[in-house]
Amino acid sequence: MHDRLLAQPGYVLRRAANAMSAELSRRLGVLGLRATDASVLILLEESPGITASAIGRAIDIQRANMVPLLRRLEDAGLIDKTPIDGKSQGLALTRSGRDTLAQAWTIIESFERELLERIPAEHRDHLLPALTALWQGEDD
Amino acid sequence: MHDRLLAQPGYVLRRAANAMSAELSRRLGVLGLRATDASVLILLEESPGITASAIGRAIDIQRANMVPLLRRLEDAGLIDKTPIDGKSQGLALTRSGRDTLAQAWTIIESFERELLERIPAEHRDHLLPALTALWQGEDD
DNA sequence: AGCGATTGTTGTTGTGCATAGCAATCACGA
DNA sequence: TCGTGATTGCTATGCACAACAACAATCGCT
Repeated sequence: MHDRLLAQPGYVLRRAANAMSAELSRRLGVLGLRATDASVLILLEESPGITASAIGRAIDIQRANMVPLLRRLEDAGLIDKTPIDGKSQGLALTRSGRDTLAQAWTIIESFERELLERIPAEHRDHLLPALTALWQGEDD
Repeated sequence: MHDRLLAQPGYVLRRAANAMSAELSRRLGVLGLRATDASVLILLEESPGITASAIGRAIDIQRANMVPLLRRLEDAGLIDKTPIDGKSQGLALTRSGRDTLAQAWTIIESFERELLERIPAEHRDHLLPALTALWQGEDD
């Protein structure tokens, strides 16, 4: 019906990413998490005590946009802030945050597994390297 | 730094798609077009006289969201509407619309070419089939 | 001590997409 | 022929995500 579009990797990339994001959001929704929330929690697990700005730098979220995100996580009792000095504050998972993240990991892992299973075996292992090259190869 | 995230195809898919979308939008911006506009114009070239609802159905844009999109295209003189019956209207490219689309194609094709060039040769041909399987294999 | 950079924050804007509701119209079976 | 259900175009509204500008407080370095 719209063959020209379906032949464009860029178009299909956008569509696939939208579909996957929507599905992941739906699944994480049962934990009260958004996809971005989960990314932040994951980062926080890897680097406890990291600062808000540093998280933003790591996963390319503007400093300003971290504020409402972190406030939600803090209000939900998943993270807490500890002053490092007069202006920086270290972030870390609370116990409840660790529990929620563990549940999130279960969801994410089965999601990723199903995602890969949908891809024919001969293409499967090429997806991650191809996408990584695409994204990281950005020249701006 | 955040290895867990970078190892998730779903995460990298989202990031790659965002980066690509931003770049394409930037390039199409010089024509005053958004990425979605271009998709609609392409569809309109393939199926002149198609109706707004049918376009929405073809590329999964809600009927409601077609309205401002089409109004912009019409205000820009790229498309025109012809009543089919009392409630439906056929859409078609104007001459100016065809010209703009031709320019858009030039941009899109070089964009897609550069996109593929960024991917190592051994992975390149697997991207489109993998993404298509991912997206079309949706079970909801 | 002073100055540039950094941090957290507020506020605003734009884009993409979803949903609900509505009036007009169409299509098809009774 | 009628009328009921589906379709069409449209308004309005909301949510998620992200960009930008501006700001006060603080830090780090010379």
